[in-house]
Amino acid sequence: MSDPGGKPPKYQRIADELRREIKNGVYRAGDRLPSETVLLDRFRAAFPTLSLQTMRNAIGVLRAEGLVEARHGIGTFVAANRRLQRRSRHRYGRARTDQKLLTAHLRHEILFAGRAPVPDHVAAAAGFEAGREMVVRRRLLFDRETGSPQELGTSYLPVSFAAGTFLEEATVVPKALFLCVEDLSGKRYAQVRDVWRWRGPTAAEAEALRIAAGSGVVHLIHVARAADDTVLEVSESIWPADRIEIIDDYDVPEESEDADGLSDI
Amino acid sequence: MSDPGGKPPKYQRIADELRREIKNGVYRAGDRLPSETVLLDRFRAAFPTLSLQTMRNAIGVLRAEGLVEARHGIGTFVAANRRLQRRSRHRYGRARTDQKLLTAHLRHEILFAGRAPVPDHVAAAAGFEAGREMVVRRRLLFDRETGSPQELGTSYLPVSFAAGTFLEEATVVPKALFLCVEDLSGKRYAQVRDVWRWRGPTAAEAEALRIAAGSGVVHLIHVARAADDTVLEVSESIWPADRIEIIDDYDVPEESEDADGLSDI
DNA sequence: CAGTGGTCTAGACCACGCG
DNA sequence: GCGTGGTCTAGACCACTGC
Repeated sequence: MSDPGGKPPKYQRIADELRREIKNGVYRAGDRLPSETVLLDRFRAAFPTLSLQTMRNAIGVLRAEGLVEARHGIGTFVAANRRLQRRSRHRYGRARTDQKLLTAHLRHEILFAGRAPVPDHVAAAAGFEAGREMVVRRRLLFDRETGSPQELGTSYLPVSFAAGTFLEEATVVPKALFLCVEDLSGKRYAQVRDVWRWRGPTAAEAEALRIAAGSGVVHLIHVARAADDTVLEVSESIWPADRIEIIDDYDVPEESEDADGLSDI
Repeated sequence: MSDPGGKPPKYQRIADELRREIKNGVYRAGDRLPSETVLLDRFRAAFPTLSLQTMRNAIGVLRAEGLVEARHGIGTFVAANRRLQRRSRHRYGRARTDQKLLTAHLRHEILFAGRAPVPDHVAAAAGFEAGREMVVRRRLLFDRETGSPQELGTSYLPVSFAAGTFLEEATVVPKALFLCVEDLSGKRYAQVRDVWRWRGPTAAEAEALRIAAGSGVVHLIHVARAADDTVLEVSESIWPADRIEIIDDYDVPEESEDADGLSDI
């Protein structure tokens, strides 16, 4: 039962204790934890030589787990951990010709609209040469209820049909973006590739989405093509990884062709 | 242009410099970074009072970003960042009646097979009462090439048809699991719900998958039902978040019903 | 202003992997 | 044994927020 000798480090044991208390409801979602100095005093009962640095390391463990969030000058709070549910593939409802749903829960803020070269990873996803110039629209979406940023989205549109149009203006578009693109290009969306990745945030993303260093983001690159394979739109969306879940409902095909060589579950 | 006064903290500026060097190929994937003490000496040219702790904080930024990985007693290495590609929805190829593809790139290790109560989050996903007993199969999949663990998977099967069968034995099943389940239950897989989440690893997951603290895991809960809505299988898969990407190719429907109230891109 | 979390120093010793 | 990264102390001062 007892672990002879090899004890986990002090900061881990303190983190374990605090985690247990959070799970047990001693501190509930939204509650402020006692301040570092108060916690320091408290745990010095068990560890008389405990330093502030080590106490902070313990809290850092819980921050890395997304269990608590620190706000400079205010305190450290138990995270709400409400995840935004997002359905995969549910972008293209033809009936949705206006902005009703788009603006129901989220407030849009256009950060940039204009021409710019595409970043390398976007060019790679779409099969473009590096540095190609496109019409770029970047926006930040806020939860209307809480006011907190939820999503950082960037769309890249070919200059061929988007240049000189309202897509280059920093105003909210009159209907769903893909419908605008279909109107302007004269082509219809046919095939899509979504690539989902999870990674650490860049400094800019961390700032825009107000996420702690050490947590992650979900990164979607969405490449939409017409039936003739020309790219109509590439878009990129970033969510705080601990505030989102992706739901995918589908039917199992009766008989299907064999799959590729990728890993099974 | 210049930022008067408000400079970023020392550890950030050092991290920025090291990040730039990695991006520029000064250190390539797999390379060992100079040791902490060597880096300390080097950056003391710019910051004469630099402490080891601060130097470590700078490296910690890159570790949190998944850009480098530290190995105790060995060194700090630029991460390979090879992501395993996984297609969404590609589990059900009826033609794939044997283990060929399953064993081509991955080695299976059965960690557990037998009866156990389901964990709460699995019960919640499937709509079960908490603590329901099911047949549980847990396995760890290794990359045959590198020998590194890739995926931790657990399947939960109803006792009604799985109890007393080979599914309770710690041996590799003769064909794809879902085909075994269809044989034993007499029902066919019809509807599936996949829920993807990103979160910090538990201690057990971190150990099994050998991932660093501070990085995350991708968590998939897969609930498969027959046409009559009975649950045939719930499975849960965990991947190191920085070693996987999910690819979803699909066609845009010509005309479609309106979407739900969830967020758009 | 007081109280919070954030950064930093200059040391010390420990734990791990390798030769 | 030696060099690596990991943990830890006992201080110090800074930056942010709210009163």
